[in-house]
Amino acid sequence: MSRQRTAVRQELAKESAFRSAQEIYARLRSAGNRVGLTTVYRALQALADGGEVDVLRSDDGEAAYRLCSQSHHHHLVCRDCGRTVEVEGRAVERWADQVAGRHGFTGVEHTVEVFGTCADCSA
Amino acid sequence: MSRQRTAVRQELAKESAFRSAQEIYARLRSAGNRVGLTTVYRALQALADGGEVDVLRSDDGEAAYRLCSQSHHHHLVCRDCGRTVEVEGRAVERWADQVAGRHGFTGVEHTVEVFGTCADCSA
DNA sequence: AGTGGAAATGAAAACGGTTGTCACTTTCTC
DNA sequence: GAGAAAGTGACAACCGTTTTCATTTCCACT
Repeated sequence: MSRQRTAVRQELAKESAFRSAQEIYARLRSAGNRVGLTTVYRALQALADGGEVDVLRSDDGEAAYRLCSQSHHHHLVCRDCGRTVEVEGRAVERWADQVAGRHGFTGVEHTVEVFGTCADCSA
Repeated sequence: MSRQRTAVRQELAKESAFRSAQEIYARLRSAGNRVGLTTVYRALQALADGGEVDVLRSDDGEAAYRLCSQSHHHHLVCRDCGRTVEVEGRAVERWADQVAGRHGFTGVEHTVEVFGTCADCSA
């Protein structure tokens, strides 16, 4: 684990919202951390491949990254402020398995994202 | 409503899956329809603004468009051959609303995609 | 410490989907 | 029909992301 990747991971750990690669790059730079944009992308990719971060696409096409815990879960994302809540969904897991099985599918995976406006933002 | 926009809408109506702007453009062109890529984008934008089509972002950053379907459903996608089955999920709808409500979120939407290997491909 | 090979880095260029520009054409409205 | 408003499309610009490739760092083994 190189200095740069450690820095990226630490930056992600500072806040639990989804953040863009560009934003993380800017923060690291303005904090005096010498790191290249390419490296930030690669670090995020590596972390995502290793299952340490979740990735999702915002409406404008930017990718957003967020450290996540090991256990399987889904996200409830505020569409205004980006705040996210990790939620479990045994009901969804069961439903996905059933539906897939009924159609003869095996090796089932699924992605579920729930969007809404959080209490603070709707106030 | 111009000839081009009508063509875009008709093309969307041919299939109920999410399709990219580029793909729709290619189909229209290869069908002999003289239309510009810019116009396809604008037509899709206009349809989306008018609430006639749904937009979502795929993992690679492309935007995907689909005529607003009469009935809300999700997709079961084979990861080998790409075959998709449209499935309903009342259980998921209920779960999403519950989870969001429990955390004070309003205006709830959600995306659910299930991936697996279909019977043909696993044989 | 020294060495060699694998992995990581980063500046710059390439890439690709999308959007802006602007001169031109089509379509409404009276 | 005439004038206004909206739409069109070739092309260039935009911007987030990925690739390239020469250089640097890390690490295992002597």
